[in-house]
Amino acid sequence: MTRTAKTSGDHRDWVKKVEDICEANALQLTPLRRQVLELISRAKAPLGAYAVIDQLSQSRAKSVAPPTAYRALDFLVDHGFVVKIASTNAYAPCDHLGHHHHGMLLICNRCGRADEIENPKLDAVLAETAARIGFRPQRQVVEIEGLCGACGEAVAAPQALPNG
Amino acid sequence: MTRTAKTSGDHRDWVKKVEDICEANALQLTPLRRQVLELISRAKAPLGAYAVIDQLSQSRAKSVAPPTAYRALDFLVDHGFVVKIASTNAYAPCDHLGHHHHGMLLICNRCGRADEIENPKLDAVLAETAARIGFRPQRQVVEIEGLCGACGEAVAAPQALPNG
DNA sequence: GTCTGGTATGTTATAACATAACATATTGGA
DNA sequence: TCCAATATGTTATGTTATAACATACCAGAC
Ligand SMILES: [Zn+2]
Ligand SMILES: [Zn+2]
Ligand SMILES: [Zn+2]
Ligand SMILES: [Zn+2]
Repeated sequence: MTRTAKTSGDHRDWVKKVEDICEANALQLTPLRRQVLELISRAKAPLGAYAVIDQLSQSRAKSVAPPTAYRALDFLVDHGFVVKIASTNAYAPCDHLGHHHHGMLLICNRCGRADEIENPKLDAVLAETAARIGFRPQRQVVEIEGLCGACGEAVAAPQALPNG
Repeated sequence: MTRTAKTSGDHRDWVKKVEDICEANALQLTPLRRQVLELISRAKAPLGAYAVIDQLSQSRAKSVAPPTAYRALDFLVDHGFVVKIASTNAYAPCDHLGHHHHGMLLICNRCGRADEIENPKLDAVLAETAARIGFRPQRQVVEIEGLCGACGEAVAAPQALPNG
């Protein structure tokens, strides 16, 4: 299991790994792209594009236009460092760098966190189903919305909330 | 296998089935909702909300505001007659009326058609994976983009296109 | 050195998708 | 008839994303 929200150490490791992959493949991880990467990595939950824009604007004390953020996000998504969640139009760090595909996303409706899990069986079932009707898959989106473990317990045991 | 674009006969059968379900469950399939249902059913490919709005506006010779269409779409989606495709923000008829869930969607990037296929194995794999980390699923989105059979062949055999 | 072509970013404007809030109409039962 | 619920109309705005063009930057050719 992997988490979208990383500890400080995980965060640094993850960014470092992206840097290494970029270096190895001659990809330009520019300051802007790196800053967006960091924002997404540090966030507790997937970030919307306009949250990224707001944070960039704050950090520059000057408003940044949408294309600036979208282009950086596109770069990160195109190279598999970040995954765009179609259900929520938000961006999360990919927890399986270098695999050149994405696993299934489990998205909590209560706290917003997203976990990415790989499951070879899932890929096999999808491939088999597509093959059945002669369909050639290019990109897959598998997203499950629901309650994460912690939120599931919290909802089942509401007495845990303070009275006042 | 089922198709999003239906023949005239399929189309009528499908609308009739929705009517029957509404009658059996005391759901109000009003003229507006029925019109939107028909638009989606007749379309060759999933329709965006604004395509629906445009067609409603044309048919009334008067511009229809977004909430009118969105409310009808919400009704149809809430009751499982229509599925909203998260990847493309488009609406397609559900090919498995009455099942109270949706199967996986195979969306062609070339011609736009979408096929919905049910696969119990897929549901089992998703449930198992979620259970592994204590996640409680509420809604699932499984969408595969790629090339449908016909488009796959067309791309592989471009000489089929006329010369001039 | 400077020219040039490619890549990245900045800037302006607008397109595309979706909902909040409130008004009106319709319907079916008390 | 009156009421309450449901559905639709209307106005305004919020949210997400891209088109089109200008500028900056950098590496290699000449
Ligand atoms: Zn991933
Ligand atoms: Zn949660
Ligand atoms: Zn369905
Ligand atoms: Zn096709």
